[in-house]
Amino acid sequence: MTVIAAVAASDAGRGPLSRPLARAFFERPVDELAIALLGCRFVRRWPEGTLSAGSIVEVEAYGGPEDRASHARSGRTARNATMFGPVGHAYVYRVYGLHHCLNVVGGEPGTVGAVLVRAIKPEGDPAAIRARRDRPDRPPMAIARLASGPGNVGRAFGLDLGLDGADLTDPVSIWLEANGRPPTPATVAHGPRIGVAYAGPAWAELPRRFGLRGHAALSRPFPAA
DNA sequence: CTCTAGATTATCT
DNA sequence: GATAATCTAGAGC
Repeated sequence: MTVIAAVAASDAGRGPLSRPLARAFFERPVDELAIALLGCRFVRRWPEGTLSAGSIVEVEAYGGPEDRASHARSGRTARNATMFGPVGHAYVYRVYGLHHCLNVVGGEPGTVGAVLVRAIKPEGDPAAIRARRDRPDRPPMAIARLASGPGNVGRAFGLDLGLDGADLTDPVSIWLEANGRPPTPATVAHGPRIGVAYAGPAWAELPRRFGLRGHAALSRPFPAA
């Protein structure tokens, strides 16, 4: 896909390792931002001060009011207000009454958009994540399954509505860092977004879901290319 | 392996 | 009052 190639062609906005991504990183078309976020590190500082982190392996791009699958489809409301704000912030919302999902607000100036983070591969010591995901009465989960799926990302990293609006360029509670080079086109898979049939075929079938091809932490496989 | 039901509540119609 | 960018356990093949 041409968008994937365009992102791979440059390191645009990627700074040195272990430093939060700069605001400018998020200021580009959401599809490009979605792809650029693959491989980036998500870091969580727990209230007690310890850190957990992982690399993003699956995302979905959502647009503004024109996108019938987007939370912005009916304009600005109390819930989606963060989507209409500055780029580089976290839009956290609750779905199905129980799961919290993480989005990265982004897009070109004057547009509305966000990238849903669907899966993260934990890096480093996963103990803090396991404490929230593993069950005492069951064997430990594979690391790749701990934050596989948008609801599991929220559970694994302890996300809630209190983090809605958090600045992802500020290393306080949750933030993003570069983590190596952007993925190459051959390593990026794409397909329709998940769970948006209500938007109708024209919007539901757009290839706005992206992931690292064949990665064990994907929430589900991508359609064969 | 696939399929289905049930959980649970803020938000919008 | 209905819906939702989901997950899990349990039943059936």
